Amino acid sequence: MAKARRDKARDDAQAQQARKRGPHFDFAAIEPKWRERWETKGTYHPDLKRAKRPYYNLMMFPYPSAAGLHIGNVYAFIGSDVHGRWMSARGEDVFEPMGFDAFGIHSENFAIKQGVHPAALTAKNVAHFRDQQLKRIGNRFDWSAEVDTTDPAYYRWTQWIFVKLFKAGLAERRSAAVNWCPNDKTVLADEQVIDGHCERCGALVERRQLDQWFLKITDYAERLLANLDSLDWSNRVKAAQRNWIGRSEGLEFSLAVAGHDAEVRVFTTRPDTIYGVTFVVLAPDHPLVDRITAEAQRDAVTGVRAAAEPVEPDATPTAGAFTGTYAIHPLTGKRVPIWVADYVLMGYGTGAIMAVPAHDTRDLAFARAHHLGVRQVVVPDGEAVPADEAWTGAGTLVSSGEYSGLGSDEAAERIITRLEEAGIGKRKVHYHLRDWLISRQRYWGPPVPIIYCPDHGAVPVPEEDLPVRLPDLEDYLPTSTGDSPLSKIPGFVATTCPICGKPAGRETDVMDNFLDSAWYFLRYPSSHDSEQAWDPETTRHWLPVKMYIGGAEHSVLHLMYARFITMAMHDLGHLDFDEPFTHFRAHGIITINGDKISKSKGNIINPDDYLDDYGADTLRAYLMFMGPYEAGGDFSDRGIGGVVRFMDRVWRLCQPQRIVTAKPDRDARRQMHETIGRVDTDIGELKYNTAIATLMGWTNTLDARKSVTADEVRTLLTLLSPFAPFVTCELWERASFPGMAVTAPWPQVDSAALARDVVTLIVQVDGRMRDRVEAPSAATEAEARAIALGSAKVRAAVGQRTVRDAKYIVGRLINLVTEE
RNA sequence: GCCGGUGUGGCGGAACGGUAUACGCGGCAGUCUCAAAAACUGCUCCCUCCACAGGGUUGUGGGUUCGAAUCCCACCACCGGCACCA
Repeated sequence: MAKARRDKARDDAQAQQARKRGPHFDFAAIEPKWRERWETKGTYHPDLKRAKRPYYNLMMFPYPSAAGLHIGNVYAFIGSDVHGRWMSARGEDVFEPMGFDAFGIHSENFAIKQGVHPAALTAKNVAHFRDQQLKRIGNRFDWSAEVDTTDPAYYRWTQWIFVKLFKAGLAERRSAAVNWCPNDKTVLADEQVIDGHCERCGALVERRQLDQWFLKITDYAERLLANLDSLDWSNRVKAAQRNWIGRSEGLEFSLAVAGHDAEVRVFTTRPDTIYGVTFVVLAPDHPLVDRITAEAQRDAVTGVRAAAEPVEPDATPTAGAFTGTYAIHPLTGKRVPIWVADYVLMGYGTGAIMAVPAHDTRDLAFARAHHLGVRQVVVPDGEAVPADEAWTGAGTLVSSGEYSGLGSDEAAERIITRLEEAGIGKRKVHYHLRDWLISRQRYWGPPVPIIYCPDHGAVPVPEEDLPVRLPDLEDYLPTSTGDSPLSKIPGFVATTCPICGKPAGRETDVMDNFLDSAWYFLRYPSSHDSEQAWDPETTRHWLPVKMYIGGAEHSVLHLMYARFITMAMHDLGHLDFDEPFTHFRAHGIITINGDKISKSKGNIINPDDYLDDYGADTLRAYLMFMGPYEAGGDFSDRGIGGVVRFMDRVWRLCQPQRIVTAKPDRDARRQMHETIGRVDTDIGELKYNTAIATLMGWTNTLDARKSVTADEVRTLLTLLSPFAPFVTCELWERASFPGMAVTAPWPQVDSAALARDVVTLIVQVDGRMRDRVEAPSAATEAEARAIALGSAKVRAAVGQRTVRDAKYIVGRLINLVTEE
């Protein structure tokens, strides 16, 4: 028994060791050596003024949490860095900066929990991120450009942007409902409210009416939407932005209210169904409700209003009451009842709708619940009329007066025109996008730079007086009144009006963290101590950003805000482009055994452990090998072992004593050039997994030989250097190649030779098989070349048809050859 | 409901309309070793078969094509975004 237990213990220890086995070479010595050398040489510091081929490679800067960088951040950054290194090898002057998004409610909440001042906590976290983690992962960061959003030299310009927007009428103060957590006694950002409950304590969030600052992003709704077409961004992100902006085109028109000197204005996207209107619905808080509700109906209507608070999105729309009043249909002149119901929202459109139960599922449900009329006016073309459901598609109009018999589109056009001519309606576009609420009644953010003067109202702080510094408070806890903690500091609040000099009070709210990150990419390339937010010349040189890589979770917030700020700054003459990122790619998500990584699941992966055990190169290569970069992948300790073996194999293969100067034979040459071609294409498409797989395959072949040529080693190390910068540099040096692997030019495919080889192959096969294949035409050399290269250019030159013929022949020949 | 995406071995995943399952993990066998670890070599989609060989297989059902994981149509499942949005 004791022996069995001992054996078991030994096996476990061995299994443990096996799992943790890193590469055989001494990565712990190699990494600091090259890190230092790159730093000394300024390898990753492009000349921002004079670079000839500026390539701005941006990744989303992290929020420096106390937990440290997690594996998801590392995955994002490394993938972006591989792209940057590849572009650099291709001759671009790559600028790859990094910084810290350190303001915000997350930092503040954590500081409160720990009882540490946010400033102290942030400083500590930033240092840890930068020095202990980010510098280890092997990215080509240019640390001289680092930004920290909590630095007054940075947020001075965040405030400056606000002032510019204010002066342009794009920032305004108005009363709005905010999320209030009664338990934490604090205002919450929208994104901290999960299904109506506080993200932190789970309490039901209340709505409070407070005066708030808004940025008028809705002024840009149309442009934010239209510009998407010209942006080379991940499709899913563009789709998410389109959804978020939510454009709908339709008709807005008025109906007279019978017996009252009033009109109901409604919005519809289906003017073609106007003859199907059987009632009109007002939102419970619609201003007309009080005026037109008949005395006898007052209690019922008030009841709807009271019950309207918690709206369940999936519930059938049934809560509602008749006002006792009728509207006049503008085309038929008939009376239709006006109802109040909570399925119509005041916040969208006009807060009132024309209800067409035959052609809208919600209207139909409501009509059934209250026994209201249903009138079908559109029949589907060719299909049977669905018995019990609303037909919400287009079709042919019936029972629609002079419009009967027309198609939906044409009828809609004519009806809109008629109501426009009658002066009671007009074509209208509505958006779901809302204005951006930036006020936060919190401490850890840049103060809103506004002074309230009894005579002059809200006055922006003069630009030369910026920044309005965030005072160093002892008591920075949120108050229970909904006022910012800054409001408790008389020395901060008390000031004078910039216009008249009379005593005045400062705004005490701070600005949303998303404003900090909406312009950081403009700051990186510019001198950080200059008297301007960004230097116009450098900005022209480097922006817009050539490639931006980050998480899809920022599809609608950060990416929309950054676009908005860029557009506004462009329109105000501060930038000469209006889109910040010409290319954006969303990376995938890392999972552990298929689960999302989360604190509650307890499956947090600390990258430090893997950097310690396996080294940066192996971790980088493994992360990139897990799956297509844009799809993400599943992290496992087992899987990393394969990459360890690969790195060891490369190490052994590239030892100087194994390198010979001989010329490689034709097959070896072809394989090398196929490898170059595939790795190049795959990296360009962010298919890092297949790029690495190709390198593994080639390495296996090379390793089966006694010796390798210098050309092959040089090529292998260069192709691998974006994934494994440290070890490739070390091997490069040991092989006595001039320069460094990470600065070596990217190998070129000898496409002519490659094509020649394939042509030879086809001719050989064709010669053997000619009598056995009924080929429609013979493959020419050019066609075969097209197949070999897969190049769009060559294809276009040769033409699709002949390429197809050529591929057919090749396919058949290959089949026959293998059948032999 | 609308929009975007994904479905391929035991697992992660490969396949510009042309040998499906590259590369890696895991598994099995072997070499080396007193033994193990490490490393290396071979095998490993499923079914029938001692073997030879044959048949089947890319979520489901159709279609286009000499040829379909790939293109088209319909559906199913899962993931993400939007949503009583008129």
